[in-house]
Amino acid sequence: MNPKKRTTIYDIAKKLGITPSSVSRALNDKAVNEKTKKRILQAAKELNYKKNSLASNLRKGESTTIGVVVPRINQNFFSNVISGIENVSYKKGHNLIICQSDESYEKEKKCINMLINQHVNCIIMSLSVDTTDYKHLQSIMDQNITLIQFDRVAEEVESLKVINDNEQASFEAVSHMIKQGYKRIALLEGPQTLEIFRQRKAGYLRALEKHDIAVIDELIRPNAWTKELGATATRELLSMPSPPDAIFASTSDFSALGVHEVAMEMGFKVPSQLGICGYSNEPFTEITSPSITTIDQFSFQMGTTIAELYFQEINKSDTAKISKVISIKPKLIVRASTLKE
Amino acid sequence: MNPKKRTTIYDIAKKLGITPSSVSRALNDKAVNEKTKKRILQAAKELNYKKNSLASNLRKGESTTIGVVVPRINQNFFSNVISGIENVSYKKGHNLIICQSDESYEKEKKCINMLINQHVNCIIMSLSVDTTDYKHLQSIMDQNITLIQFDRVAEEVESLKVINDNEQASFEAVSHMIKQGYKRIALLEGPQTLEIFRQRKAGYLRALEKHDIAVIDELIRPNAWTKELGATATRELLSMPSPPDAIFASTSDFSALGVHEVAMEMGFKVPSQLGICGYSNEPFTEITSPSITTIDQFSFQMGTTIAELYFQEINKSDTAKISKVISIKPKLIVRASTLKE
DNA sequence: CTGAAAGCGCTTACAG
DNA sequence: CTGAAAGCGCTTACAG
Repeated sequence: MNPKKRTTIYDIAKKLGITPSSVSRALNDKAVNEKTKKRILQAAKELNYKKNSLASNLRKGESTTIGVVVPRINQNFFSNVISGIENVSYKKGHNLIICQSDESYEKEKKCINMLINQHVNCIIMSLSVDTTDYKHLQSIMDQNITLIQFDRVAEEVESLKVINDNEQASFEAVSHMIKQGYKRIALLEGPQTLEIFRQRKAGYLRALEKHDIAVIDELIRPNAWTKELGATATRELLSMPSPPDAIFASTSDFSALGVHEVAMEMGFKVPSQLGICGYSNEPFTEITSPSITTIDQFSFQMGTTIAELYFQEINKSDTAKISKVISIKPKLIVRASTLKE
Repeated sequence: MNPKKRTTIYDIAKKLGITPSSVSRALNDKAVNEKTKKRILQAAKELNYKKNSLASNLRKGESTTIGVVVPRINQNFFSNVISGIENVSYKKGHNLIICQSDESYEKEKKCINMLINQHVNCIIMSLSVDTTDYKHLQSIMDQNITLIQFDRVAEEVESLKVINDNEQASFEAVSHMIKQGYKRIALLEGPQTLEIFRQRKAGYLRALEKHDIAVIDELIRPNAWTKELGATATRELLSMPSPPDAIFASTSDFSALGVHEVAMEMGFKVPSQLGICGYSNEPFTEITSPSITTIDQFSFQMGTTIAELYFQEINKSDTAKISKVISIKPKLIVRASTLKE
């Protein structure tokens, strides 16, 4: 036996003096004589046969592969979503090809091309911050590949979507801070190219309006979405003649961590002098002192929801495939950093 | 044009009145008349042609896919390694199929089978805690697939390996604690089925021996490798008549976090009454108060090293493919939790 | 239930 | 440089 060659159904057929057709049928549980079926399975085991999915998928014109494109694999939110997707797709015998865009539009396009070439059945993705043009998303659907956008979605692209209700979550977070007695609440906002950050800002504005609090432009800081940028913005805010008495780091808990550190450094007491609220419920928010109020996005469940949505849609006829949006309600996790009273 | 069918090289050939062979050559940058090449590329673009990698790989008998199996995707160490692998393999035009074993031997076996069926060129893996039999690793190599083990490796399986020097890192961590004046250092150990945990224990023992400190069996606690198990073990240890004055959570920072919490709860002052050292340099260790001493494993670099190793080996002839081990020296990160002096 | 044959979409020796 | 043909490993209508 040539060690370089894998066993094929031909090898099994030859060994047993039957045709490859029968071997294929036996291996795929189609109607075959019970006795020969047993012999085939036995021989397959002996010859250490492994199916070649490339050939099988090519012939069948389908595949059991799902592509995933996220900005960063090693970010808690995304790796949790991926873990959730894997959990479901594994049970259905589907594989996951995973790419990261590194927040780059160019890389995102290339990843998608790779996935299309690999003939994936579905592409699950969350946009890079750099992406403002959505032709590449359209091209996915042009190839008859199911597109599921999640979290950072392009609203105008009609596809399946699984999102959080960011506006409502922000509204609740800011309302909570107002009820705690905070009066000058600053907002650290994310790049407004992304819908999610626009929504979070909208929730902030709605909460202020509802409680008759005037919007102060200087308290709204753009692009403060990393720990470093959050820290810089906080340093500026806390140096103002009348600094804010609370900061809502709407972009991420990393940004909130930057706020936390600068507050300590500048001697602002949290929560009495400064309230802090983050976003995402990263594990570390529970550990800081004081612990940080944040918003849980149910990332793992988001992953399982996405995968389940896909497996539901896959069985439908084309006409039934409509644009569908599942919105998951995030949960405000109140911790010490905003408990002023 | 049938919207269900993708464009193939036949479609392009027919449109231009040439043969598929030429189209294939043009697309793959083989020798073709410059003028027709241009026409082909133009037509490919117009028809929105996407290569079918399944067919191409099947024909060529190779693939550009790498399989990865880790215990958990959503664990900082592993997602960093994966991110590192992706970073390199993307540049080489290789795809990553990622599976998680969920610390289960059975799932690990199934994942590997899936990957073999998918005809991956290489399998990169870190063992589940449940795995004590290594036949499935052998079967990878039987199919002529390159196997690279990392971190949690089966020593006896001869394959490429990328590991940390766990013994040395533990030795240094414990030596550091001894020099800080800690005299009764407890060890929280991980499941001894895994080589890495045996090595970490060995490093602990060597440090004690070198400094003429007697080993006290009651201070060595098995299977304390999650936050909860770490907490339970700590509660027991700190309730002893003569409790330890330091705890080395050799399994993970999560375990160290359990130690930290119980110490606070039971009123032990860290680091003066109790020193704490973890393992892995999870982001949160910097944030706790006091911050936790730990060991950085250079996870992202581990990923890039693994991928680079693969791309080096892939070009070698079979005879040159030898079992090769790359050991990365982890780094002790000293923080407040062990600075007794 | 089983065999013979065609074909999925591509690539590559072989001629010319 | 280009065409005709075979084949990668599988599956599936079509006969029987």
